Amino acid sequence: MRKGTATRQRILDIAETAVLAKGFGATSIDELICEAGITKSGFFYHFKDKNDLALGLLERHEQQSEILLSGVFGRARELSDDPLQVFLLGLTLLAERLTEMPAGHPGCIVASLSYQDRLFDRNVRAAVNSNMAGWSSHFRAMLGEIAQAYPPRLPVNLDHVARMVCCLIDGGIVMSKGLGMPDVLPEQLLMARNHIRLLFQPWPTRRPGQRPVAE
Amino acid sequence: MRKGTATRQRILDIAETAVLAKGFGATSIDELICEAGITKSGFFYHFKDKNDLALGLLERHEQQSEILLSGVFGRARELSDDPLQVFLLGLTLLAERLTEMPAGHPGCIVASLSYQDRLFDRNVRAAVNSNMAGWSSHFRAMLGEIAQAYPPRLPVNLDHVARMVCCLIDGGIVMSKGLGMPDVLPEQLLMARNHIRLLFQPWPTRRPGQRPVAE
DNA sequence: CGAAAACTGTACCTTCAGTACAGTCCGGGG
DNA sequence: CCCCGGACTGTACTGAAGGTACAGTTTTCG
Repeated sequence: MRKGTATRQRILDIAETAVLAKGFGATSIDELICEAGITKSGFFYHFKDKNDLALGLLERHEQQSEILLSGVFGRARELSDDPLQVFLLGLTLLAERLTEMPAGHPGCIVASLSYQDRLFDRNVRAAVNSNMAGWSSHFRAMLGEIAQAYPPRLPVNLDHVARMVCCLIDGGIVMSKGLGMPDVLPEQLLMARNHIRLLFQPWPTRRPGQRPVAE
Repeated sequence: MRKGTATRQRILDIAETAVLAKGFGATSIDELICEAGITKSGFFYHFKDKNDLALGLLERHEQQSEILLSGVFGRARELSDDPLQVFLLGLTLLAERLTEMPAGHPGCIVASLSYQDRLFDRNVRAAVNSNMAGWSSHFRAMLGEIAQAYPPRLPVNLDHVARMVCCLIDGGIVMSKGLGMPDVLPEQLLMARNHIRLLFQPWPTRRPGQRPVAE
């Protein structure tokens, strides 16, 4: 019982590393069992097929990202009481955390699976969906608080804004990979931060003659 | 000579449809040659391997997206002289055009390839890179014009803003697929539009006694 | 007409996911 | 102490997919 879950975790660890390094499709089961020191039968004892492995990774990722998000935003809440400041701070902290993680932050797992053939498997699709929905509802909740205190400058649907933050993260991951520029992800997190500022933060009252901020 | 390129085009047509419907990995060469009515040898006469097919799709896509972008922004330029209005209008038109295209607008091809194993092939990577760079430099050029006329409200790097629009498109594609909500893409295009408005558009001058939007 | 381009046909190789199923090892409860 | 079930191993195999090699055939165009 104990030993079984330990092996399963080891397979997931190895798979995660490999998937982040090379993508899901390029990660072969043979390779994983070789590194884990088990046999093919052993692998299929734990996972009924490769989709099941993807599911395992996705579940793990969901937990990890929950920890990550509540970590940064929890810390932000310690540092400020103002919901807007908390969100802005949280995004900055998140950008930092995502930069620290070498080539592969957890979000990559979802991104790596989210546009693949595997998505046609119902369960994988559901798991990806649940991951994305988790992130955006996390943001959505905070945006609700902010909008209470600071009426948005434009009439917006907060669900769309929440998804926007997610899109910038996913898009940032895709573009970081595609352009070979790892900095794009944190950069886009800060763009999300900018958007929130522009949307909610009141302008400092300008003294007459003072120009708005230019580049 | 003529016939050769015609066959090549037919293979690309079939491949494009299949890839948009099922993803690149799930599209088999056998399937393509069957539908094209050619043999395997015939296929490999035109494409040295599957990466080469991806390259072909990417090249085509680059042309198509060039046409799409200059189409919508050209039309927008006909409708307004103001660079900001042109951009806002262009984004709206783009959102409409992308909604029209059923499940598979051209961007999907890049998205479908951009986070796959194939990306580890140098040429494919270069092509994906060039596609993304094309889109963002297109946006970047227009943002330059806008910033001339309207000083941005926050100090921003216009390259980052250009990439932000791209990220919202890519992220929108990924989330549309992942959440099974096709509307997310156009929705996020409009969020990009919002961002540009917030960043550049001057607020309507307030009459005395009128409150600023903030609480 | 002739040469190159555009294929066809056949045979074969490798990798990979997945199946089937019998046998083994091992720790804990009765 | 033994047996039961969870956690595997071993062996053998299948089918799909990407790809190679290469000789032969048809088509097209200058």
